[in-house]
This record gives sequence, structure tokens and C-alpha cells, in this order.
Amino acid sequence: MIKKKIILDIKKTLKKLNYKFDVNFTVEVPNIIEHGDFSTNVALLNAKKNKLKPREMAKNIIEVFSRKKDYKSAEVAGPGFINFRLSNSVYHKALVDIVKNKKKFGSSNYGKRKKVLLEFISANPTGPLNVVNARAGVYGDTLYRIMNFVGFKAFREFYVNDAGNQVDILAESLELRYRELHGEHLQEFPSEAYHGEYVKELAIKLNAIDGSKLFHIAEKDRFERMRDFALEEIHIMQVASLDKFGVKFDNWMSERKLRQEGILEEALSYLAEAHCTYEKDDAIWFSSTQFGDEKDRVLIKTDGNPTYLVPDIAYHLTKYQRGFDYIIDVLGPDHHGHVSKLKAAIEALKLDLNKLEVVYLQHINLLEDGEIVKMSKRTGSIVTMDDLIREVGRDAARYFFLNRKPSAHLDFDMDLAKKKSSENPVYYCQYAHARISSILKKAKKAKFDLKSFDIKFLKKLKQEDEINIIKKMLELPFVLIASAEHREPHRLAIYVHELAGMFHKYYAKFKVINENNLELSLSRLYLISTVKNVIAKSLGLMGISAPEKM
RNA sequence: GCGCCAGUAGCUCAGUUGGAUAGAGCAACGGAUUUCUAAUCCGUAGGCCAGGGGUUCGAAUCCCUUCUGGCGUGCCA
Repeated sequence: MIKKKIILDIKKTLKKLNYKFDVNFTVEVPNIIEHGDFSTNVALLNAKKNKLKPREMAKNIIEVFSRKKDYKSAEVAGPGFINFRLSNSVYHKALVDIVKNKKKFGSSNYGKRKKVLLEFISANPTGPLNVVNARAGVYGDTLYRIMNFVGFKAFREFYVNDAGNQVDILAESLELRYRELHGEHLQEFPSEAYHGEYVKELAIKLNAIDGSKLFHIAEKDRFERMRDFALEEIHIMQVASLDKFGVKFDNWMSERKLRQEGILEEALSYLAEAHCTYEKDDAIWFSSTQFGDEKDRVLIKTDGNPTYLVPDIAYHLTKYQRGFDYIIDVLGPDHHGHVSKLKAAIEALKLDLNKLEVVYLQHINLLEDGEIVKMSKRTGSIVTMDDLIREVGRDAARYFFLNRKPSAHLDFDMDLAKKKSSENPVYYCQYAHARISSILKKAKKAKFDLKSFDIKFLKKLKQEDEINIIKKMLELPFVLIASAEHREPHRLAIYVHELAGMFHKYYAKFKVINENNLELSLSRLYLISTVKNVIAKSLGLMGISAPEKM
């Protein structure tokens, strides 16, 4: 919008002055406010071409600009930057545009309706979701919302590993607990089994339905009953946890279903057709070394069962078959060894490797009383997603996870997240929203009605803080595009915090409602109600509430 | 050994395609409330951007290298 106009104006000027130039110069908002509203490096990049010194070239450009009415000033700075200051009226108009855009402000067609598959969490269906899953959930969910808002067609998927070894162990664990209920005493609960309390609860629930009748059926049938019951119950449990966290999925892709539908065989046959498989030691191997892997990998084990790699290849095959333009896998840091094998397979299948992106979310340390809380799935001593939400609440949990870029390790300070005080950044943002609501309420009581507001009043907004707030709001569309583009929703979290901060400072410095100046008061009310909407919109995209009152 | 990720203030972290004087929050210290919500604001202090080299008008950012930490490197998933 404004930036585009400046670029255009610069180009026109360069042509007018008969300068040679490259089009890839930049126009950006400087970090330092004293450096003006916008800054360009056009003279730095093109001075050589025109046999001029950068400052000299900049000076000539400025002379033309100083005659344009939308520009308050243009000056040479540093080695040859040109800093522009725009007239307040330009920003006043922009503010009106934000309001006119209403709920659409910030959205764009950047994604061009491209189809995006976001796979995240994909935790094993063998227990409750943990805090790492929570981080992945918030990340994926927020990225989904942002991508859709900037014009992508995103789709959320959870891949359920409901086949394989770990599921057998789950069924066996349940059976042991079930037997315990019927008075059988175990010497020791096997170390590889699932120890969590939830297995005991499942046994109690199963017992309430089936009683002792499972002892009287065939072993195979009992095993299947155990397995299916556990999988179903745990799925329900996971959905419930996610629901509390505001995370939803468009599809739960079952590994068992993939197997039943013969996709594994399909993937294997494609690999065979591509001459990438061979038999050795009674196993079937994938010759992944020809795609840069260190060694070849087993696909079908000596016992005739596929390794985990096969269903994963098959699953990714379906991702490609479903016609997505971007395939994003959100994984834990312990998966990157696995991804190189998967990528080798995708190459072997002659699928477009560029479509596949892997985002690694780094580990989390939970801190309580300054100490790291140890987590172990095997011994059952995990902090679950439910625990976390119960402890710190949904808003704080989401904000804390979102406040970090995905590739960063995350220390989650439980004590800080629990605090309902100024130390807690999530309240800082929400408080700005609540504060504005409160002012608007008060204005209404004092008979300041925005209906009698007129655009002409906006010229009363002359304070630098006011113009800076408008500038900040104008950044939202770009922040969202950058968040989507780089798959980094944390940029939005940082943005809201900054905007909230600007409002708090403004609030402390200026009074919005002034009985003696109707036009100024209405203009300020107009401004802050826009700030309120932008904060609410941003928090909304992060799945965080924006309270009217705190 | 090889591969991936990271190293920025006492702590936790931001830092857009390379831009000008590297920023927040917390912790520390000193202030502000007869006022539209003090869950706030203002100020002070705090830095060899892990070390070294290179690329150029210009590097926390790109390249090379060394060091440190996490993770991976199964016919487990």
C-alpha cells in the first residue's frame, strides 16, 4: 500500500533523472524511529552504475521528492540512505482504510489458494498427550489459522500410528492391568509396558463393560478386544485434551487403515518398479544409498512384517496423491535421522522433494521452582497436556509456546505462566485490550458517540505516538505473511506484544477522553478502538482470548 | 566418526531478503496513582552477538574454521 506507492514514486523519479538502476532496491521501515518512516538503499546500490557517489545520487533524488505533497521530508543519511517522512494525512487515511476493511484487515491473497497439508502432533495412540505435543499442537493450529487468513487453503492432519509394536505392548499392558483387577498378582510390571495410571483406569472401564467374560474367549479375540478398546479410548482422550486447548484436526489418518487399503503394497511396488529394492538375508531392502543415505534400509523384516519406514512412505505417498502444493511435517527433534530415509524414498518414487518441508520443534524443559521437571513416558511420570492446561490455563500455555521460534529450545517456566501479574506477558497483551474496552465503555457513558465521528477530525491526531501506533497496525498484514511464509507464527506473538506496549505507553501519556475537545476525543476513540480490534484479531489467530474486562 | 539443530544482557528470548546507535520481558536499583483499570508507565544499570578468518559501501545475519551444548545415526516406532 504505502510502501508500494513509495517504490513507484522512486522509480518515476529515477526515470525522470535518467539514472540507470536495478529494480531490487529496498524500501523499509527503519529500526530507529529517528530515521524516518521509510528508508531506501536505492542510491547505495546504484551509485556506481551512474558514476556517482551514493550521497550525491541520493541528494539529486531528494530534490525531486521535496516537491511532492505526501512527503513531509526526504533526507540523505549515513552512507547514502534516503529517509522519508510522510505527511500525517497519509496515515490518517490509512487508519480509515483499516477500519473500512473491518475483520478482513490483515488478510491477503498471498497464498493464492495453494493447498497446504499440515501434519502435526501425530503422537502415538498409547497414552495421554504431553507437553511436547502441546507445543506442536499450538504451533500447527496457529500456523493453520494464519495461513488460511493470508490466502492458503490449509488442512490439518494427525497421523495415528495405530499399528505396530507399540500397539501390541499397549494391549498387553491393558491385559495385565485387567488381570490385576481380577486378583492376579504380578511379580513385577514389565519395564517395556506402559506404566501410566491411565492404563489402570482403562482396565477399570473395560471391566465395567465386559466384566470377566474376556477370560472365556480365545486369546486372539481377547487381544483384539484389548487393543481396539485401548485405541478407541485413548483417541477420545486425546481429542478431548486437544479440544480444551483449542486445537482441531480436519483428518485423523490411521496407519491401520492405510495397511487395510493396501497402500503399503502400493508404495512397495512403486519402489520395486523403480529398481530400488532387493532381497538379502531373507529381508527386503531399500537401496537408499543411491540417494545419499549412509546405508541401505530394511523394508520388510525377516519375520515378514514391514518396518516403520514402509507405512511412513505409504502415508507420504498419499499426501502427494491428494494433490497438495505444500506438505509440511511438524516433527520432534529426534526424527531427523528418520527424515533422511523418508526423503530418499520420496526421491526414489520420483515425487517432487521440494514440496515436502520438515519443521523440527525443539525440546521443552518444564521448570518448576527453578528446577527442570523430569519427564519419562516409560515410568509414567509425564506431565500431560491436561496437567499443563489445568495448571496455567489455555491462554498462557498457548502464548508461552507461541512466543518462541520453533527451532529454539524452550524453557517453560510454570511459575511465571501461573502468575496473574505484570511479570506474565500474556496478560500484558490481554490487559491492553481490556483497558481499551473500559475506556470505550466510559466514553459511551460520557456521551461520546463514535457515530458523530467525522474523518475530518483525524487531523487532530498529531502526536508522534498516535502516528506510530497507526504505523504499527499497518504492519499486521506483512507480519502475517512473514509468519506464514517462514512458518514462524511466533512473529505474530511478538507483534501483539509490541502493539500492546505502544498502547500502554500512549495511555500513560495522553488522556483519550477530554470533555473540552470533542473532535480530539472522538479521533482518539476511533484510534484506540481500531487498536482493540487489531489486538483481538491477532490474539484470535493465536487462539487466545481477548477479554473485555480483567 | 558422520549428520541435524542451537550458542545474543545475570536468566528466558526477539532481531524480516545483509542496513545506520543490537532490542524486549524477568531479575536488580530509583521514581510515578485525588486521573479513561498500577495486570500499567518513566528512569538507571547491564553486551568482544561463543572464538578466529573471509565476502563488501555495510555482517548478529552470508561463507570457511575452531570450540561448547542438545539430538540423531536399530530388521523399535
